[in-house]
Amino acid sequence: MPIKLFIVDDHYMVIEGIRTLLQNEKDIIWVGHATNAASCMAFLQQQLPDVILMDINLPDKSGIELCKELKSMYPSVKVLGLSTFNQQSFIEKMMSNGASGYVLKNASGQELMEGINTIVQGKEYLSFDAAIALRHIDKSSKVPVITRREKEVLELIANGFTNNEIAKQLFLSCTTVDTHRKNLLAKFEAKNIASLIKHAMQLQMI
Amino acid sequence: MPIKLFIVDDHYMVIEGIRTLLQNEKDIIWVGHATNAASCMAFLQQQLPDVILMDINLPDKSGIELCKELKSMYPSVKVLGLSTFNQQSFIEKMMSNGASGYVLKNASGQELMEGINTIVQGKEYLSFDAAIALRHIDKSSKVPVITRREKEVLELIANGFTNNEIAKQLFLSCTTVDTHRKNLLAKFEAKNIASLIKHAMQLQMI
DNA sequence: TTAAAAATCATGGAAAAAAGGGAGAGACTT
DNA sequence: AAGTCTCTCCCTTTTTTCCATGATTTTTAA
Repeated sequence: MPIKLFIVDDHYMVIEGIRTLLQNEKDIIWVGHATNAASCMAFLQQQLPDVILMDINLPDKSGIELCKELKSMYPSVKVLGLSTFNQQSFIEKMMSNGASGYVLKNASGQELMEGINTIVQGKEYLSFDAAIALRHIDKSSKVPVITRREKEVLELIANGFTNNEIAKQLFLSCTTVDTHRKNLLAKFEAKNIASLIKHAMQLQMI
Repeated sequence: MPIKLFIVDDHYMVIEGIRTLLQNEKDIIWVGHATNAASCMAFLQQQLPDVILMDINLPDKSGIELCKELKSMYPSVKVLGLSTFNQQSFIEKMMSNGASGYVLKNASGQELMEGINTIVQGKEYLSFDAAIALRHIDKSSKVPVITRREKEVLELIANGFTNNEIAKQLFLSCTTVDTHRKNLLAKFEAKNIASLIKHAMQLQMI
């Protein structure tokens, strides 16, 4: 049985590239594409593909969030994450949000097919480079897991607000903000705010 | 006369996508592609295209550097920069290193052709979105000019060192380091170190 | 449902940064 | 020779961060 494939990527060139790479595959039926999360969700109300190739960078919402939403509504759909090499830090998140696999954007058509075929069978797939990236993360730059509130505070700190200002904005006590701040420093293993912000920026968390 | 086109991009999918987008253009001759700077330079020793589409992210060297090198050796070749939307800060650098234009990766085939045709005529081309990005930069985030010493101090601050520690490392008085710090804050128009680091990271000055 | 995690608030004190001022020596340019 | 820029140094006061410790409530996940 042929595999119904849908693609979400904000770059038209990538969509065209994938379409070309897979055009000679008889097992693939191209059911459509979207360049943002909203039109992806809209499409799914009409028709359910077997596999969705999903970029992490979307204009309206991150692929990670979209993946989570989508899987909670349509658990049968398999998601294959797509991204560039320097976004290793997201591979983990994508996988834990329900993606079945991950392929980097410099993949060949063959690799792509391998990924699609693997996840259709219910297995997981990580492209070679993605697997290396993952291993790399575990060793050198483990990505801290921060909570929603902490992320909120982190963003405000990065924008130059003091604890006091943040407390007012979020209707919190100043000491609460300070606690979040402390937890952020601990989670990032940062000595102070300067290194915290640098680290967080490098991990694209701001 | 047809336009000889060469592409440098580390993502095979993008190369295929562009090839597909332009396959029906009779004025375009596809002379080849490369996925890194080195093989691009190697190719140019054999044959000179009219236009090179160049991604900013290459595995061995940034597109900005490659552009500079390439233009100094082959000034007649026109370079059209390619990147994703969130890399606006590089558009300026690319252009000042000899690129004739800039197109974002979510461009359509039509836009791409417009860009290619424009720069072949010796003019400059900025895609609509790229132009907006540039204008955005000029207004909100002008790039501060900092001195060598300030850069040194900035880097140490970002790595989490306090004034005291920096002073010891650079054999300076603590107050001197504090002055540099103050000047950095002023030049970046930052309220505090957090926003300074964020801003500097965004401008890739760290 | 129960245990774990997250979010909330507090006290108090030491360390550091921010904001304000001023000032001199040397290098470079015009 | 005058002016600008860079780098250097100093002072004070206020604000903010950083650290340690502890505790309650709400959410979330097993």
